[in-house]
Amino acid sequence: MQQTDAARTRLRELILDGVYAPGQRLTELEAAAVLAMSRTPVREAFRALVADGLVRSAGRGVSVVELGPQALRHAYQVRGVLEGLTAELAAERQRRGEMAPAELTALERLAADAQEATAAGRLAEAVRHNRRFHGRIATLSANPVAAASLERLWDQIQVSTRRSLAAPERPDQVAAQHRRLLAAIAAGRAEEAHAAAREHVMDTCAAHERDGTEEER
Amino acid sequence: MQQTDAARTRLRELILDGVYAPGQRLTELEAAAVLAMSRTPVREAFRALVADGLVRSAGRGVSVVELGPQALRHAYQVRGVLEGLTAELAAERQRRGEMAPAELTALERLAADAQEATAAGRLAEAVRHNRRFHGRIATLSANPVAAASLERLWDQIQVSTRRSLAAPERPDQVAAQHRRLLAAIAAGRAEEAHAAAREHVMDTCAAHERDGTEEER
DNA sequence: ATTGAATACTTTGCATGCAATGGATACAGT
DNA sequence: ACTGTATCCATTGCATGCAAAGTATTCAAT
Repeated sequence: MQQTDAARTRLRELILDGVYAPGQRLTELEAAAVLAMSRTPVREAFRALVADGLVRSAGRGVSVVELGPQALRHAYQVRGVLEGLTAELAAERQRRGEMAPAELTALERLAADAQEATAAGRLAEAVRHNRRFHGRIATLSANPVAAASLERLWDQIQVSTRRSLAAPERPDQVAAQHRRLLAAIAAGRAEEAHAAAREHVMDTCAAHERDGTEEER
Repeated sequence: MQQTDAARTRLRELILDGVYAPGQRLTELEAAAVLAMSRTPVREAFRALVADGLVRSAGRGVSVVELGPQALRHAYQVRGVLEGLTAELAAERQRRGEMAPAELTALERLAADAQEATAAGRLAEAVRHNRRFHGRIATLSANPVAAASLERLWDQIQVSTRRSLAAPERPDQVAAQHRRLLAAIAAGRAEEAHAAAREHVMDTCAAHERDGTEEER
């Protein structure tokens, strides 16, 4: 693999895993030392990460993004309509019989896995499964533009909500919303799928906002 | 201005203006010669343009994006929900009285300008005014995430629909849809604004698809 | 002690050199 | 003539050097 891609991938992992916390600053020299390469590929990786919305150019060097409460809400609003679109398109494909039955059962399994991990308290795993579930719907929408946009948003949101991983006890609500979404897609009800997805996302946003408020007390 | 930013801006203009046609390939050396700078800033500009979705990395060098009919439809679908969101948020702000009256009148003027330029056959000008109109709504939504995403999409769509600038005679329909959207925002009817914006975008998409089909005959 | 300025240093932006990759071309063999 | 191969060339990826910009530190003066 090219060094630039390696740097981009590795730094992305470090940021998403919270090794580099939101707000933390990085310099080219520092990152180059850590990654054992020269400044050139690091430099390009920095630019790419800025484009990905994971870091911001902060005068000298770069700092991990730290979405404030309102920026986070903006990201969730966009995510809401995008997931509404992907769910709608997936349901539409199902209605037209363009979707293989296996794809639908795979989706159901992902939802079950997510619910199980959540119930068992395996938070990190639950987050991964959850993202896979939503990601699969994006794939099933057969709209790569929407899927790519969502990837970016998920990354950004994950960085800024990492601390609130100590999830509230709303797994039942999440599971119910997932089931409603799933049922709408399986039945080919595009409009309902759209609404279910968007409302689910906005609910998640509201839950995070409550967390944030509580933290500040 | 930094050379990298200069290169990025200049190349973006050249692509959006159609000087570099969709599909055209560019090499670092070539662009560096045209822009009278070394390969380093050009290289970074290329990466940025790839992230902007204006060019794709094509093995050796880079080529101007050329969205196929279905990719274009995907872009329009995403644009549809995003403009639905911005219109909805703008209407919501209006309903809450968070919007200055001057902002609304400015918006109306932009719509009138666009309609006038279209009627007079000043195509390039009409496109500019049109984009400003939609862009203003995005600004009024007060959601920078959505606004930034839309900027990218507009760029991509503009590149790939440049040839079909010889617009069909649907200016009346466009004007009517703009008025409906405007009225919904002015009245603070969020849901209707959302629907009006999304339907307007999808109509534009359908119109372009008809153009494309006709061209192929 | 605090403020001001001057100096030194850290860090980035850009250019250039070098090695490696990938593709095109030419040549030979069947 | 066509295919396979080998060679050559264009172009990119990465490293390093140098200059500029901005920041911190230190020293002096009030």
